[in-house]
Amino acid sequence: MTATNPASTAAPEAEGIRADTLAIDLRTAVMRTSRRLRIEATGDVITPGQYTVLAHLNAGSQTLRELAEREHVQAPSMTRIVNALTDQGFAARQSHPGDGRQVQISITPAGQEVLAEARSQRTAWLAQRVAGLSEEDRLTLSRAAHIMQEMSAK
Amino acid sequence: MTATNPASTAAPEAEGIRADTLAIDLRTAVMRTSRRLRIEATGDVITPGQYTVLAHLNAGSQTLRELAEREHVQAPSMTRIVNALTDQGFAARQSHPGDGRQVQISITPAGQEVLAEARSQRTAWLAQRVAGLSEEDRLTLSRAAHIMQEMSAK
DNA sequence: TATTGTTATACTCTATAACTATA
DNA sequence: TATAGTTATAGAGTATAACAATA
Repeated sequence: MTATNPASTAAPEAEGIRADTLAIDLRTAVMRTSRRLRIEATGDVITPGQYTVLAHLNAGSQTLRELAEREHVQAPSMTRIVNALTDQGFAARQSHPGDGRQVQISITPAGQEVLAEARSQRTAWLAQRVAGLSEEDRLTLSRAAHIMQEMSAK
Repeated sequence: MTATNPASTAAPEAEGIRADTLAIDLRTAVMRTSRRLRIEATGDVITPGQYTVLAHLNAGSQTLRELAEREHVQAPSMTRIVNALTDQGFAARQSHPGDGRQVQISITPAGQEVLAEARSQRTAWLAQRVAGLSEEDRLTLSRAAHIMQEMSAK
């Protein structure tokens, strides 16, 4: 094992695809692409953590604990992120009607705006790359995206 | 825009794939998958930063500056990472033969061992997911992996 | 007594600035 | 004078522990 690439370099399509070989290829490709996406997203108004929380809130208001569990962070960390969002006017706290302990967090119009901006900024680099591909490659990536979504959702 | 998913939910294969629509789908899928990969890799002996540096060193010894540039971090940060690796015996420093200022960093046998372990651990979760797919889906992912590699390399 | 959320504190990782040594 | 690398220090971001308010 001395090569740079951990696994195969050409797509082995003649025989069946072995699960562990594919896993190595896909893991490498996904990690490398996600790294580029993060790098190319510099200049965002909001941090990556704030971004994903805003994306969750865009689907509907949620309690602090729900957000913390979804993001796999502890409650104090989520308090910090939510504080940053409310300080900037991108999210708002409402007291829970039935349970006085809980707090409902919701996205504001300004938050929806900054979310849309951040999304297009983060997507710009990738869109440019994708535009240079053949229609066949785009179709492959589109199918792969949906397969990956299902795999990672479970 | 009120749905959880930022873009389409079913693969639109009938007509041509729009670059920006595909970019959103692919970005979401890649970021979500990479996040799961990181989460499922808990218990690693080495940190993510140490892991990628070891992977670079496995291709051959390099100077600290070369490593810093490849990883897109500053020199002091790379000093820290290399220190952690050498303290654990996973990498070693050698003085450059011609230039006394430079330092060559290389991977040790112990480093190669821990790298292989970390790789299989990080791959295990994904391999399990991939094993449950149809042969057609595996082929799609394999092709997509190679397309993404090329896109992110440039 | 259990749960939601906040505050206090410490740790990790990164960056910029200042420094040492070599060229 | 310029470059390679280290050390000093500060700024994000996260975690655990302790606390306040409510159920």
